[in-house]
Amino acid sequence: MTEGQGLRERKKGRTRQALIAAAVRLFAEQGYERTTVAEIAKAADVTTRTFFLHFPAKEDVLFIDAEARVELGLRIVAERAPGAPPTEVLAAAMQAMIDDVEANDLASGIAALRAELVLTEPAILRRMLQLLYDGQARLAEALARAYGGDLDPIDAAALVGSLFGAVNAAAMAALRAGGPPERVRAAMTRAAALALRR
Amino acid sequence: MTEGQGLRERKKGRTRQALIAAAVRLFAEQGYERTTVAEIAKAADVTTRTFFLHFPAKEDVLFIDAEARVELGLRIVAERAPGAPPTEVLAAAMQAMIDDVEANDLASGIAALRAELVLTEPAILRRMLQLLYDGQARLAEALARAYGGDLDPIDAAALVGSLFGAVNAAAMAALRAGGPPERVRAAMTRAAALALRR
DNA sequence: CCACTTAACTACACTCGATGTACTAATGCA
DNA sequence: TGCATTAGTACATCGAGTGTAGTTAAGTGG
Repeated sequence: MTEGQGLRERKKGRTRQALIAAAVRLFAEQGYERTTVAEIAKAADVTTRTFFLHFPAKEDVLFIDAEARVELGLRIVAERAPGAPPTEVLAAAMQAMIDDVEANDLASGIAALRAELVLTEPAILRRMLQLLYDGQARLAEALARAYGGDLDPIDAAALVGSLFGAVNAAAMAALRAGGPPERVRAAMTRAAALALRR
Repeated sequence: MTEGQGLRERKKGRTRQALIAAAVRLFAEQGYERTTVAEIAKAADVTTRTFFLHFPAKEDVLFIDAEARVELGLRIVAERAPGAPPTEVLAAAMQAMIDDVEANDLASGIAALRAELVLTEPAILRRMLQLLYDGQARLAEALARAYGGDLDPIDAAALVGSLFGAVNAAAMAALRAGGPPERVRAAMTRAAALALRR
């Protein structure tokens, strides 16, 4: 995780981790809205400006893994297509992304906090929805490109949108219902199967 | 549209319309980001504070019809369920909402502007995604309630999420492709059919 | 016609997220 | 050793959004 690289990189990484840790702690302690970026920066012993050199917005401290997860999905699409039908490729990509949540996210304390905040803080929900949309758009484009003329780009978008929409809605409903993480995960897998007809 | 009501109501409505007109004009003329709420208010001859008495946020001037469209969907669910299977009810609700865009939205100049800004302004996209999510969550809950024990709430969420996800993704892809409004509408209808298996 | 209430709007102050810019200092590199 | 690069700082500024108290006019009951 902490690759060597140069000293500069490592220092930057430490600052980043300090910001994340401070943000997570403060969000948990006093709530998201009641925590200012200035506070987070101060707790991490940097200036407010530095926070925004690391994260485009306040909410993004909680979504540090989003990009990697999208790339995981893209990789699977690139690997499998076009040997298998699009729905199967998508099913595999989605399952990998769902499993990735468990593998990486639960280790950090971020997942639980984010699960809570996504239900209570509109700003967090909005950012999640936007990241999901961006990710699904990229995935749809990759899929359409992989299948060339055999898959209309708009149909690809509809297919991926349907899958993401189902999985996200099921996850949110399960979260709202308050079950344990496995229950949420099960709901996501079930929703994926439902969206891709199984 | 302009019901009589009292004079007070009518005045309030006029202020609202003035704000919308000013906002649409300014967004079109100089872009969304480059237009401040203060400018909009000034053009409508009210104070900035008044703007926020009418709209919760800057983006919401462009989504004045969202609530009515959700209620249209809810009404159709309430009327049809549970005589027909959920997917049919949903198909009817979605088709009604799609048609409603054409009926109401295109008349005002807002639809075209919003279609443009949703592609170029992240803030507008975020708000649209949030409104879609809120709407679909309400629809899913209504559906689950309508079918009682015959439809698991999480499955209902997945079903509605799948439909909304497909239709939205297709609409966005069609918009990005740049076709005329009918093309976008056709893409939405096709995506709905695809998500609900036809 | 006259009190009394209600509510839209104003005036003003303020918080906070986010960005631009010029500068400092330390790291990387030849 | 000298130069380029870059993380971080200091400072200024903008704009969205909110709290609050006050003003004015519309609604209401006698």
